[in-house]
Amino acid sequence: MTVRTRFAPSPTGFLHIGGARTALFSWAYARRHGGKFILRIEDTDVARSTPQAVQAILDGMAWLKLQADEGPFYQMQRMERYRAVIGQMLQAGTAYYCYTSKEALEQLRAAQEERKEKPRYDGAWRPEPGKVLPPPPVGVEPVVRFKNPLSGEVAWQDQVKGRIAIDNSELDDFIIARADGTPTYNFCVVVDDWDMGITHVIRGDDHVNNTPRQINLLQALGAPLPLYAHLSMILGDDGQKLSKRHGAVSVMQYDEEGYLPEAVLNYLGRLGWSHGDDEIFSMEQFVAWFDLDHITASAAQFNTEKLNWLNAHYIKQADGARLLAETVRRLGMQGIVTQPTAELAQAVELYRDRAGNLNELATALRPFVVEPTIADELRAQHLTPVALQALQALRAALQDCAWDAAELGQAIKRTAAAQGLKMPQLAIPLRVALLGAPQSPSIDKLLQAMGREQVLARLQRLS
RNA sequence: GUCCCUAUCGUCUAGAGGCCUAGGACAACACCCUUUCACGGUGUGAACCGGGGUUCGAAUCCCCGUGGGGACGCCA
Repeated sequence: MTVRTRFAPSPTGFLHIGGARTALFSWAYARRHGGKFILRIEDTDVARSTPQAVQAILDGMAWLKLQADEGPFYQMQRMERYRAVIGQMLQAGTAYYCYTSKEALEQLRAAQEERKEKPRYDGAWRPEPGKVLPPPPVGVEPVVRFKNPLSGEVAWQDQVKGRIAIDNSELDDFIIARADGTPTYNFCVVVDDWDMGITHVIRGDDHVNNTPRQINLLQALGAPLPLYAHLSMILGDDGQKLSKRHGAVSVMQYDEEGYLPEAVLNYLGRLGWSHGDDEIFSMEQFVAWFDLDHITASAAQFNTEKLNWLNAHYIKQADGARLLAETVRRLGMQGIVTQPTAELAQAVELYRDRAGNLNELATALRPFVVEPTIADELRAQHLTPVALQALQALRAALQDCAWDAAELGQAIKRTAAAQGLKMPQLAIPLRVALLGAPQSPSIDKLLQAMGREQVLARLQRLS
């Protein structure tokens, strides 16, 4: 049996971190078993679905390089198929028309809640042998309800949570088609998973409660049952539930914030899944190791600090040309138009080990591209008359110094000694003069990367 | 309210009855490296939710509490 998994987001917003992890796990499982990963857009909620959201999801998947083998399929394009199946069910008696109005339903629910009961449909229009149904009211378009079994239990072996069983008495006859004829979520999922031959349903555990309904439907249809794996949710950094107005952000925002996709992927792969003590792994390794047995059953709190650590790691590892391109692009976003020069490439190498993210890297590299402004405070503190005099002496010494880190280091040392200064007394003002900041990588390498022309010009401008 | 899921350091987790004096990682702290700041290295502190069972033996199995989460839509 070929493994077939799917990711089935509804396009009502961006692809957020929880969705991304679900997609990653589904993708990896299919890859691991030489199967197929299918992307399906669940857009039957016409009022809330937007083409922008579809695009946002596609963009997020592309950024993470989670390639679908089939799809994207759109449920709105499968209406005919859904209608046909509903027709069959009506015919077979596994579904029926219900004329209870929305308003009546709301009253029913309110009354049940009043009595501290579980709100559910009362089965008024459910046909039973010997039962006399009321005459259909005129002018009311009926909904179609699934005739759920009344007794017994529906159970499955969840691949992450173990056996889960729910009594059919807890379930009611849910609506599979609205009054306007459009099918609803639980029904579409079932038909799609069946038609698309899905073998493993890997999804968020907010769907655990839908599973028994879907299994009953599948059985009514005579369809094979897939295996289910329900992933627990991801909580925000503060332990609170992620929601649109609290902490939930698009995966694309991680790009904007300077994260490398491989860092996000590695972080997500390790969040709620483990492979012994392994923390850092490539997608190749992840695919080779990934299994359902080591998925955590409980909710996991997102930890930005750890993501940052991974991001820093991947920045250290990244290809230099790629980092240079990212730096240029991000400087552009900061309003600084520049080119990927050899000097900038050198500077990238000098700074990559100290950057937590790509935006920090770009920001640190700004002084290599545009003249920094030196804050008055720093100027007063570091560019004292003594320091300025030493810097001019250094400028003279640098005039015809070979432009190489070792030589430059010697020149700085000699100048400091000649001026009766300790190294930091010259090096710190020099940093301030060149970068507008008192900290930097080693000063000799800094000079080398910045280039003779720029260094001398900046020193000259001080006087 | 009813049903379902869940519970190991602050956080992510290892742990499938003896290998656990509970391991790793992030974060924290200390020290080392260093002309600064980082990086890096070394080290320290830090956890089995509570109560009952089962067993020679329980972080691991069972039950009951408690905490956390989810569901109960003509949303997905």
